[in-house]
Amino acid sequence: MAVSLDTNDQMKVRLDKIPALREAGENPYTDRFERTHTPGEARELADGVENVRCCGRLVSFRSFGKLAFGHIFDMYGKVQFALQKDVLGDRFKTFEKLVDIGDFVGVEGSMISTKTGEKTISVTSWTFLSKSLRALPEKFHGLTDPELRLRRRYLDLISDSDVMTRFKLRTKIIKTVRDFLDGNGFTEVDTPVLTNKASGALARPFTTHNNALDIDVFLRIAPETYLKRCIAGGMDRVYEFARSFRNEGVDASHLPDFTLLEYYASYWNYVDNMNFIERLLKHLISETTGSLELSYQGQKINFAGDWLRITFRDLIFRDCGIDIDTLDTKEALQNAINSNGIVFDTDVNVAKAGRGTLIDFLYKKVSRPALIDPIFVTGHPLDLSPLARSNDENPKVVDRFQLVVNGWEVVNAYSELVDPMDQAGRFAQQAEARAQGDTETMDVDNDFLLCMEYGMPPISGLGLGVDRFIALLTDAPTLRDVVLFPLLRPEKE
RNA sequence: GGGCCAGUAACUCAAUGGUAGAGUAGCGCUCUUUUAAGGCGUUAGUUGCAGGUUCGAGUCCCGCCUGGCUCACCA
Repeated sequence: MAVSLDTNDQMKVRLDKIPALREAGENPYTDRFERTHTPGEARELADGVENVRCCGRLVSFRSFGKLAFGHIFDMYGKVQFALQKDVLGDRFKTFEKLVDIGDFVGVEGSMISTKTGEKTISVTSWTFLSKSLRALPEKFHGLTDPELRLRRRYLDLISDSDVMTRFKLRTKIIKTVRDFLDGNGFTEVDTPVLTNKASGALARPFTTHNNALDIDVFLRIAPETYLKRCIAGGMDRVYEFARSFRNEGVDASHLPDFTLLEYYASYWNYVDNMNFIERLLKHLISETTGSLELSYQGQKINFAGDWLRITFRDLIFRDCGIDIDTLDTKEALQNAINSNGIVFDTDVNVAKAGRGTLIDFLYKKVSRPALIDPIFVTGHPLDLSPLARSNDENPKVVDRFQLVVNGWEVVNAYSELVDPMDQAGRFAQQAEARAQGDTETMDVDNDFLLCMEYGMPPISGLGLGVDRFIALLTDAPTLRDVVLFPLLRPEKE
């Protein structure tokens, strides 16, 4: 591919400044700069502090002939500097002529406050650090084209401080969760991304090929079965921030690769788990937002108080009067749905769906959209949960909960199935459903079954859609706003 | 995949079918307290791509590309 630099006249002007910088004794691409303060730190200093050395990207510059002001920027903030011809002599003109907005510079000087009260580095000397060949986005509006903001996220980070703030908050959220888990006896592990079976969830995987072994492999859709292997191996409590991949729709709440936090704790059941995650998330929310009440896209969400817990059956019964416990077959359920005048938008998939999937459709239609404040939905139908432990009193449901916030399932958790005979039966059931055309099924995973045959302790595990939760906490309208570089079609050459 | 909308200078945006413009950025001059600095002057375009209608297309029609919103499927 040809490398081409001369696309517009503004670039030519900047390119021409490179030899001019060399002539003026500056290296257009300097190797280092000894910094005493970041811009954010510098503006906290008292007036009169000397020998402040600060560097960053030049983001604004205003010259008055013999006096000039500019700002240098990094992720921690901006600081103003002032250049004076009386102080710098010829070097004043050199800066004015050869430094462009977007270039990296280092300045040295003492702290002053200007007439308007802004902390400013009164520059005694400056060093050119690195040349920018392209003009940054317009200073007032920044980038508004949503496509360009994603493709050139680095520009978005520079020109929109909310974007930088959001990604810094993302890092803090993940760190806060990690610290909390570490402080509660959990061990962080890494499990494979390339796998032989796409198991642990119901989703279409990406497929690729390993040449050395000459086998097709799948990108993981969830780390679940590997984390359970860790538990079988004696690791008491484990977790992973697992980048996972699903070859499905891409939209505001779905990305092809996304971050799934999963953890598993030996000797817990799903109630222990519910209690724990409520503590963890309340800690996380107040730690990162300073409150337990937040506003998402204008919608108030209240995380304070004990979160409601309701069974799947009670919830659906409450919202449409259908009692799924009394309807054992797909046909009976379908009749009840029809006689209640409930219509799904696509009949194609309904035709192929088993009873479990049909219940899921019903729940998503009549109940889920109205669940705004955090609520634990428990006791899902067995046919929807091939990896969850069935309930001791009611074998038609499983010991499972989902945490729903703003209509989003942000958390999914079970008392895990550890009975290998039961698991073998569930796999068989899934295989049968698949044979009948239900695409929402799970692969039979005999290697995982083998592990279970060796024995597992009681376990409760949990999965949390990290990107979605971050979107909630940072009031981001889409998941793409909380992922630095979401997948896009390549730009045409 | 379906429906709706958008793509004009490096960036932000204009232009009843009739000479493609402005602001920012850039370049030149001016200016010692600005912070969207000011003043005077000035450069900058294959109007996403490719066809068609027309004396004439940024504008109308057809196809394609890219993106956004939305519906369906999915966390």
